[in-house]
Amino acid sequence: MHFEEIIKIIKDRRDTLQVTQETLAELSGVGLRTLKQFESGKGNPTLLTLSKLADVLGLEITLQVKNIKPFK
Amino acid sequence: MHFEEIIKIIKDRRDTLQVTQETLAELSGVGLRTLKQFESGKGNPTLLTLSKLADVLGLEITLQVKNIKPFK
DNA sequence: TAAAAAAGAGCTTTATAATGCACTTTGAAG
DNA sequence: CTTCAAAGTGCATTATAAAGCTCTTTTTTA
Repeated sequence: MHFEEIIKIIKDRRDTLQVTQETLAELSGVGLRTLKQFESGKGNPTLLTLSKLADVLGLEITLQVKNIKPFK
Repeated sequence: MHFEEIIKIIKDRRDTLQVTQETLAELSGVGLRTLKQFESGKGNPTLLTLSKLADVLGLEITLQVKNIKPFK
């Protein structure tokens, strides 16, 4: 999952929950400026920042082996 | 997936592939100091740093809705 | 379309991630 | 034990994420 996809997931999820950037910033403890920067594709958030956002949005960050082993 | 779990996945995967921190640092373009700090639980890597490591290790970062909706 | 709300951007400061270097500690193999 | 490789730490520097404030742009809605 690439950067842009991660951003999209966050934005889509926020839209689904009908939460504004401002509200999400408050609920997550992440600065509004930081959230805006991230969602507009200009950021490189720390794992902590991302997980704060994910927590509030009911999202989970996972790391998994990317082995799409095809059958012969 | 919490911080410690993410660290564990990285370390385990590196062990499985039998790659040293030094080699992983070189292959991923992440500084050795940064990797050491992260693996020893002292870091808060940026998403870019984490994804560089994940790429080399064949791991994928994903964000998914954490809705473990139980049946009644 | 006008007004209001939400999102994005410029500028600045502060905190800290990223990095390299040298040194210490740990662990495994002999 | 002793050696050697790998992992971890202290210290310092540089780059940049986080943050707030203000203003502009875009989107929504009345």
